[in-house]
Amino acid sequence: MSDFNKKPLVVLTGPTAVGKTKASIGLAKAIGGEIISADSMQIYKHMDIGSAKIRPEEMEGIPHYLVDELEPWEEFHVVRFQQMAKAAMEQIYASRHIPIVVGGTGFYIQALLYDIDFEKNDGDCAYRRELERIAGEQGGRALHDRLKETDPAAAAQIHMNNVKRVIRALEFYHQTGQRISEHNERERQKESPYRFVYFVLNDDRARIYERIDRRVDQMMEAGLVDEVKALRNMGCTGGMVSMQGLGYKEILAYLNGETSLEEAVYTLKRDTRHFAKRQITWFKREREVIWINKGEYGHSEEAILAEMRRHLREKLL
RNA sequence: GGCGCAGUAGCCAAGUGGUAAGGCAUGGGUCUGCAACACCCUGAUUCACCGGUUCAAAUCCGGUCUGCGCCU
Repeated sequence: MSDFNKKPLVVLTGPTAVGKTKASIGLAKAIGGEIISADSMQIYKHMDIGSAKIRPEEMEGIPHYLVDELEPWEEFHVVRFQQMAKAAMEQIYASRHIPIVVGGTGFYIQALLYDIDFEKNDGDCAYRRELERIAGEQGGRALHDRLKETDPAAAAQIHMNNVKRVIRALEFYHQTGQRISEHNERERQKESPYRFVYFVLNDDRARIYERIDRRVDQMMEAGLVDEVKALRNMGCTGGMVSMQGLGYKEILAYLNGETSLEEAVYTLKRDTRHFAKRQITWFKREREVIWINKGEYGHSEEAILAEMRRHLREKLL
């Protein structure tokens, strides 16, 4: 990362409910940064409570991008994130500020940081639907066997029960004529086009879990049920990407009479804990990350900020 | 005090003579266009305890302890 021709980029992530939002403001103020949200749910309007979205008054004047930009019925996915985030970065660089990517969606961060190429993938849902039909009728094994023929390496990496990924691999081959395993291998070699510092804010597992439980309770008090009711009245249904978010999925199930409210809250807490665990697993595999374990700084915001600034001085400025 | 029922992993739980299902939680992991998604792996040398019967016991018998219910 000694290439000073590269543009600077700061990443601040960590499992859900560690305190990213709070820390991000301090960081942005300290280095003259502007924030790009890397969060698959905060992008949506009308989804404030369940997505734990930052409130305008908490922003303290720091510009935020990719928050409240889409309607809940719009599609959002990595590629779209990548496009929007890049556009936001252009703007931030133009004002001679430093972009700070803040959020818990590791995949999105990776896509942006390494500028992963996802290849074109437009239209032609017919083939995809065909694959889904086969999966439904004959099971995942049939698709997986098919993948073995066209891309054995991918078949070896993807479990046959993971129908979603098997379909994508087949679709990729169908559309591009290339094997996705080879494409991924190539993309994996990429070096980041940015001069970046990648912070992972973390805490003891037990502490994170406690915070999650407490936060869910607070969401309920803040009116999560009403928020979801409003969304439902706007025509939002379980099939939408936005309604698959934690807090929306469960409350929607309750509103549809599929579960009791008690069950919904229990499931929401549990699944959020699972999510935090998966996030941590993801960050463990990322290269060149700087772990900031809150416990090592006595959970002091000032100490944590000082530590982050130390790294930034060393690697960025 | 008497009678009855129960005691299997952190929790729920199957198993009633042939060598401990399953679910949840927990922990670990995969991930390159739905990623707050999807998916994978993960535990009992042991069934409250002690003794007995039997080739063989979580399962049968006796006792002890604990919990629950009923009775006096």
